Amino acid sequence: MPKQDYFKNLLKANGLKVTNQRIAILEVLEDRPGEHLTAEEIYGLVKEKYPEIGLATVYRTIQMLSELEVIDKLNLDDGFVRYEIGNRGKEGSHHHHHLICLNCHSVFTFEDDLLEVLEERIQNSLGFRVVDHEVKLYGYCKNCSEHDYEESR
Amino acid sequence: MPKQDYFKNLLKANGLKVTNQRIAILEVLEDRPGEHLTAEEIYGLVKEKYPEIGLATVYRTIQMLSELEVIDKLNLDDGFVRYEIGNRGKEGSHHHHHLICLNCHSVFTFEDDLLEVLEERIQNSLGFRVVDHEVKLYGYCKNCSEHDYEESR
DNA sequence: GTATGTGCAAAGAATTTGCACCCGA
DNA sequence: TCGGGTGCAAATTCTTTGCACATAC
Repeated sequence: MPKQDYFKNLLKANGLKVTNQRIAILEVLEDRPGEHLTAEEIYGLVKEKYPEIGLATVYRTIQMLSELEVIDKLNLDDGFVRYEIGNRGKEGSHHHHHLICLNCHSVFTFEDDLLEVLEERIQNSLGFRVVDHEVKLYGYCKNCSEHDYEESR
Repeated sequence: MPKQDYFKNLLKANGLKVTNQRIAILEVLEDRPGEHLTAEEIYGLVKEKYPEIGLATVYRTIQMLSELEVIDKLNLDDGFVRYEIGNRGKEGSHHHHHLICLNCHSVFTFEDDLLEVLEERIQNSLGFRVVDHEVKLYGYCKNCSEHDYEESR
């Protein structure tokens, strides 16, 4: 398990301790790449393997994971902050964009480096140096566009 | 005041009443284009002209304004939902993008239609029809890039 | 052994809601 | 008149925090 070793080293490098709770939370997130989990959802899933865990530990750990850039924060404007495992260190660490269906509320991801052109323009015209971005595109997914989108209103 | 008439007609067209509170809230937002106000900030500003207003009315009104697409919702991940007056009905109703400085936390806006190319690609490759988007670019503004960015950490 | 981490419960903070009264159409 | 709108306070909901105990190193 290379990712876990990476994580353990990352913890040690930052003077943090490797605990069962932290490993359990990481495992839950690792098992669900591409999913966008809320703290409560992560809590529920971790409880299956580690029933004694507290919700506060989950909050504290995901905050730490986010600061260490192991996971990405995501806000779908439904009142929950969501998290997904990142792919730092792997091949092209392209940030993906999120496509959110306004009808069925499913979330798709889309990789594209068009943003780099935009970021260069901004650098040149405004002197603003972009280091990260979040792109959310709202619309109707293929399925909902084809069938009417009247169902889940 | 053309925008206010538009708003009054919009209310009537939706079977909603024109109240002093609603007008006062709209005026506050109209007076501050380009600003990103929280509910609490709007509340404070409206109170100057209309001291009896309640916070709940502000929440109810901005929610309504958002649904009527008179204002845009914006989340800068600081724990507050923010709102700004939109420019529907006016010339090119280009959505602008937000540039967020990670050092001084100022927010700049940037207009660009590069996203339309991206949206077309998505339409063609995934069949996902995009109707709206939100783009946030994080980085360091010109001023903070030039001087070190150590101040407001 | 000691500083860091954890679980619990309580506190906080943003937003929503119930309800009696008010007011625009 | 009368149904929608408002103000207030209470309720909800997500998240953070204080503290005593537990545990990694």
